[in-house]
Amino acid sequence: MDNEAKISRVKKLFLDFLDKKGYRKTRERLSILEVIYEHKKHFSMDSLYEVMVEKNFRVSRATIYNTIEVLRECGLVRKHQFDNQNQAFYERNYFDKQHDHIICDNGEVIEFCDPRIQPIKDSVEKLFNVEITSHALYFYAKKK
Amino acid sequence: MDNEAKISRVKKLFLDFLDKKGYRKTRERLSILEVIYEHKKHFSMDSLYEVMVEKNFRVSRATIYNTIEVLRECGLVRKHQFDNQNQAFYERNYFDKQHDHIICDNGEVIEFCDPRIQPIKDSVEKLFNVEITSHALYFYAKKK
DNA sequence: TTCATTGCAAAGCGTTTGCAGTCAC
DNA sequence: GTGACTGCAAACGCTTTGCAATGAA
Repeated sequence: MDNEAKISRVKKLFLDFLDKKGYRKTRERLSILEVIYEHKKHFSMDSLYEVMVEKNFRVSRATIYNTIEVLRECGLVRKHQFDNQNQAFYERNYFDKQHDHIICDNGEVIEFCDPRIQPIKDSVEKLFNVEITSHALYFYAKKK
Repeated sequence: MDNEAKISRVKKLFLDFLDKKGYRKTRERLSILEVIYEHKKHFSMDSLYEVMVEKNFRVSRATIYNTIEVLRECGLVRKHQFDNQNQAFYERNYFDKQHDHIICDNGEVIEFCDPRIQPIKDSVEKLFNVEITSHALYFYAKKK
């Protein structure tokens, strides 16, 4: 699937979600989705705002905050808060298989996948009688 | 080991650390450590400050923030930032074996241990040639 | 037309900082 | 005595909010 196809698939997904929830399909929401899926895999609110301005999409910060919450609700965006920085870190969450993060001392963030997390999740669900909706595994590390 | 003994052991550990680093051993630092190890396993900056006041330890917020950083450096306190709340969550980190957290939709935080995380950590260290200094695994969950 | 959504600017709130006074060493 | 540490209050920075204007349905 090429990038064009991916974007239109994500847009459809988002539009359907907005429909289902009775939320409105606004130009602002769609343009934010577009920027995230075309230009910003990883972002802070500020870096996203800057790209929006750069690409001549006029959207206020308030709307970005609002839309990101809708995108999280829809599962298209994930939020992370590392213990060594004060601003939230976001990333798109579709077409990228479930993965976790290594946070390096130099600020670099590396992604990795490990299937051995799934059985841990399953055990925890059974043991504590909960339904896990998402997880995050962070390794804080020094580069050698 | 009774609680008395634990506290004096932690104090010794902290004092040695301060010594080694050339930091000063102040009443404020010791009283914060004491409150954490006697009264507050889990806390936010605010809830810790409140207990300090309650117990008649007069310490400013600025000093609490400063001291918590020293305690983290020393490994006696861990910091967490969950993706669904804006204030940091702290916990003491000694005498409690390495554990992770389930963050429930009702705000409750459950601890669990799973030895299967260790081999994942080992693989990641080898695969990415990094030295992992700490990790955090969060399961966000609904209670059934 | 209606009311959810937007943009703006102000407010909120957890955290950090500057600085004079204090106290560990 | 020296300078690291503390307390206070002000500043900071990310995020949220109030409200009038806009535009999706």
